[in-house]
Amino acid sequence: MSAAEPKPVSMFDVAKRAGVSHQTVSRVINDAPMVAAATRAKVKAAISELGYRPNRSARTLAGGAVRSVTVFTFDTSLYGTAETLRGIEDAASAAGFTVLISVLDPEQTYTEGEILGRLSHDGAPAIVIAHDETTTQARRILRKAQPGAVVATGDDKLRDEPGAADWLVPLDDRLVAKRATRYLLSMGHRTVHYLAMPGKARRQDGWSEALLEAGIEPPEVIPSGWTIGSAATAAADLVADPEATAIMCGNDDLAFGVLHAAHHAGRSIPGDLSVIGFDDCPMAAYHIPGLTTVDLDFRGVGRSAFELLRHKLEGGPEPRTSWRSPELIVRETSGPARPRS
Amino acid sequence: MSAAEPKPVSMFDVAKRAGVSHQTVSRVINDAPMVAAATRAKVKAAISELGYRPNRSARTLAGGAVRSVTVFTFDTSLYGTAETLRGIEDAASAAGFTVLISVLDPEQTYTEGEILGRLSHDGAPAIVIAHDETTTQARRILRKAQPGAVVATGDDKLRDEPGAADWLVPLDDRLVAKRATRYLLSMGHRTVHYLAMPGKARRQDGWSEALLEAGIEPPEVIPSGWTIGSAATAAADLVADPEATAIMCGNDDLAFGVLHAAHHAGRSIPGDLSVIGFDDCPMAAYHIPGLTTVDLDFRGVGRSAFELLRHKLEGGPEPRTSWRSPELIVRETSGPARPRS
DNA sequence: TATGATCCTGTTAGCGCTCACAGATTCCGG
DNA sequence: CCGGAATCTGTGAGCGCTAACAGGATCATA
Repeated sequence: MSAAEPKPVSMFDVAKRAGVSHQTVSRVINDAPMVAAATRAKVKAAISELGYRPNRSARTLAGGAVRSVTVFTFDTSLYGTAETLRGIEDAASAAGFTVLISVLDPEQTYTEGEILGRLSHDGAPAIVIAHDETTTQARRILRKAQPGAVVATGDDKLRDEPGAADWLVPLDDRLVAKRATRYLLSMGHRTVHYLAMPGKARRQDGWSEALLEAGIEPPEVIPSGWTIGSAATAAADLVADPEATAIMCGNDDLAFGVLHAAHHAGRSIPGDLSVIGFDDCPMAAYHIPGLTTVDLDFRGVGRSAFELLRHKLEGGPEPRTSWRSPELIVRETSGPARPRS
Repeated sequence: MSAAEPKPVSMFDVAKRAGVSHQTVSRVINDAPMVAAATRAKVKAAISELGYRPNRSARTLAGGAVRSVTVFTFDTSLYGTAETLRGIEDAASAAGFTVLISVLDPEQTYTEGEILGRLSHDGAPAIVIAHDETTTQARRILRKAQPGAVVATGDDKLRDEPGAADWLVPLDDRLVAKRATRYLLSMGHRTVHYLAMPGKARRQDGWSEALLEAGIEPPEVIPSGWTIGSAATAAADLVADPEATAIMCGNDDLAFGVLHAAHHAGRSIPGDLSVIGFDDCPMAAYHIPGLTTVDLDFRGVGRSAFELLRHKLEGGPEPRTSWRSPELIVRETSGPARPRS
């Protein structure tokens, strides 16, 4: 049915065609100096005539500069991780890097061998998007095994580890969580509840700090899963309680779940209840009512993570951090507390 | 500052330790037959004592069975593509495959070399998630270059190409689009408008067929971008028109945009206007009002695409298609047309 | 013209693995 | 007790590339 696959053209084919040695071809495709302009042109011509494309496996095997990153994450379809991945991909492909992805199951515990075995080879560069236990652990394993080739992003508490600045691109949302909580307090709410995603996020710290500073004992955190549905379930009791007038949620999806639950409990937004999310996903602005939330530049963080990794790999000037800092965006799900009767 | 990187352990180290030849080690890690049980045990012990992990680059270079897939897509953060990618990843990592991803910019046109150059090597297996022009073209290039190692998924019209069954995992939504349109018609709507994503989707065919069969000339399609915002803008005029009572949207995000626009135009849902989406993303059920939409099993399609690819690569029994067929889920954004005054 | 420095190019080895094959050992029926 | 299969194991070559070095030109300087 199908013709025999034609043997792919190698560096030697190009070399023969251009009348040079294979090493010269190598120099040309790696933009090495010490090649005469005329030779370079000849080789380039041969390359395009033959449609030659270098073999990445051979390149890595031969120990050339590494041109791939493995991204570890626990879910590619959540807004935050998807955007971060996107940012990494943007920066990586612009730099000619290949992106591999490795999804870790949050339900599972991985051994060191299982994590390292997911790399294309020992010492291969990696970026960990760490938002939960499993990915955080993966980060620990990877950093221990090959500190020079791993960076991480995310919102786990372990950023307090010594030297974290060397390898962490943090989404500094603690401060803005604090600001958001203060904002709610300033609207007359007597306290602010927090609906948390699995894992410990710094934003939770910001929330409790703000309350404490206002002399308020933080109420018990409401634990939720990652899905809208789990948030709706988790918040069911809370939204039914007329005493609760302000809820901050770990991310926008959870906020949507809470809003849904509140709607079914017959509470009006923001009259009876103020709700705040995190992420500013595209839906937030188009939800009715518009969701008050925190703009988080995941894509920028992803890009920066890649730049930092590249810096560790290739040296060069320290890349400057370049993502928007988190900011509270007030829309229509938050407002003044109803005066107490 | 850092100690010298220890040289990674190779197959030869394991061989020496186990007192066998490197080839025997190779047999063990590849689960080849013709190895005595005792030898196998000895080698396995050596492997775990030394923490040996095979080098993927070396394996592919040496021409062993391929253990990686490159996924081409145009956006990793859209619900449909993210879920498909997730499905591919699930199946791939279960089968011990590495997933590489390559994001194509929809604004850009790629040459054959640019597409093929993104593969790890000539002939490397690939899956294309083709929902737009750019990815569809990438699919054409890849299929031409290496028909034995490329499958595609998605909703482009080119599924009508001869022999498509061999390499396409289709999301058969034409029929359900037709059913959805008929459903709206049966609710008394005089016609149904269609808000389209970029690229030509089969669901649009289903829509026009249903109208034609009912003796209705399909109204002009409203073109939209991929974002919620673009849909809101695109639909602004339409929702303001009291004659328009039913709109079908290319996906849920677009539907949310339309709903937002309708809200601002002061039209009540579903009293004045019925809106239907596609995808049944998690938000659809929690939107207020609940979005009538079509359940599309992207994850299942992704899994199947991988299985089909693997079948092409390794032979074996034809994998059976195993994803939920699309189904209309009626929620609260659709209902009977208001009786004409 | 000798003498080095500077530029360019080729040769060789080897990355870690799999393939194809060749040898060694065991087991069986005749 | 032998021939031949069946089972196991080792040897050699080579995948396509890069690193390290060894040359051969060419040029300015003495």
